[in-house]
Amino acid sequence: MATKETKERILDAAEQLLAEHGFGGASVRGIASEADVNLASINYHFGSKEALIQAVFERRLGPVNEERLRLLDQLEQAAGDRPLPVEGITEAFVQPALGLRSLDDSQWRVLQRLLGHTISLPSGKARDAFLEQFSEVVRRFTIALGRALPDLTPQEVLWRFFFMVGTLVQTLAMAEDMPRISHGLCGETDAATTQRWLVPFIAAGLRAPAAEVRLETNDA
Amino acid sequence: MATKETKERILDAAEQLLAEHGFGGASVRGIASEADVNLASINYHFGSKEALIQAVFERRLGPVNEERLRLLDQLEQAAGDRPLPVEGITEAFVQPALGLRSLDDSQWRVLQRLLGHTISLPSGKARDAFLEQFSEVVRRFTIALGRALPDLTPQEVLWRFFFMVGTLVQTLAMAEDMPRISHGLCGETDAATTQRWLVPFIAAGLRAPAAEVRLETNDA
DNA sequence: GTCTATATGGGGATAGAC
DNA sequence: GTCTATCCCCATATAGAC
Repeated sequence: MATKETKERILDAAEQLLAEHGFGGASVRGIASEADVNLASINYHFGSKEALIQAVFERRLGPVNEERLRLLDQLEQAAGDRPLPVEGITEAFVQPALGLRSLDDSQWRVLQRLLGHTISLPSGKARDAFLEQFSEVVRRFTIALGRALPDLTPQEVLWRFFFMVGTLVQTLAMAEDMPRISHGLCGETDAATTQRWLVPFIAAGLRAPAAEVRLETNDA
Repeated sequence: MATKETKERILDAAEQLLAEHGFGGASVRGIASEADVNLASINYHFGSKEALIQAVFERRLGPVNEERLRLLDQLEQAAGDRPLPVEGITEAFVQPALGLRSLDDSQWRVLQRLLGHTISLPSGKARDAFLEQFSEVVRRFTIALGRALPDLTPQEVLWRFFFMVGTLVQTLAMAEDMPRISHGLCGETDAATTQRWLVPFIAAGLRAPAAEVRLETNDA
């Protein structure tokens, strides 16, 4: 570990502190200390805090999004011209975020928390880059969902895709608080268990009947 | 507006800047400037930044949670001894967060964004207070859900409750980015529309069949 | 590429007059 | 209760020797 390249050590430390404290709470000083490198070398290698954050997110979320697309490709090849199964689409989206094959247990916990903090990324280049990187995933998955759910309007497909994103991201973000909020009933969970609970919920939500246009049916 | 009590003006300004920039991005100085009060008076009235944040969350989330419990009470009185309808439980949870009756349009947008930022609250008294305030809602809603979904284990009921929380919160947090990510297909939406899309998704997810315990059915 | 030292600014909080 | 002025710490970022 001490023999890693400096840049990689910085990225590891930044990732960990970012996951732990969020963007505002993680300081470049703390990252330098954790990585056991000099403060100045961070700016030498990355130029600014924001660029460092961006590099952290790209290093992990890039592979996550690539894996999502790869799994979707697999499904499409297996399905030929038929619509994809909704569970399959859901798993292809969820599973890469719960733990890439190449990461060990402690690493995927960090990745989980990091993903949970994407939402609090302040406006700026890092956020722009993150959204840009995500847009291809949005495009491909909404197309697949639209074919699998032909009764929905394109707009509702998009909303439901974002509901899937939301369920996943917030679950990751809340993971550490769940034992406490639930008074211990929900304890520590591994990626496989999380996926086993999560996928049926999302898939059923995606398959829900189209929303009706209600004209003031709610009285007192 | 200029005649409001100082404390209330501070809370309004803090709420707005917190919704906009999150906890780390909103400074006490900025809040004082926005509220047009002296910097020192904020510490005079609230004691610290963290206490101010806590007051902001309590002022809005207190009524949101009370309204949730009130709607749940209504449902239970109407249902007698029968389990509550899942859609009803969902609406009772979602609707207060999308806009209290007493708030106007601009205020509920602020409230939405504020709720979206709850997840990035750093550890501390404010977060503790927020979680504490939420725990009664967790308790009541999981009991109601457990009765409405008798096939699920208590643990899975709790997970699904948190999935509902996650879907809602993340939708609120993403609302401002959705037009952009969707290239305009998802535009600005009011509370009623958001609720109309959201409730069928969540309710269907809650009603999904219980997760099966899978023993390695996933090969390559 | 890596260090020390420092520039520069912003932050939260407070003392003490009014 | 409200102001001015200030303390003090922490942040990001950089200059310049090695």
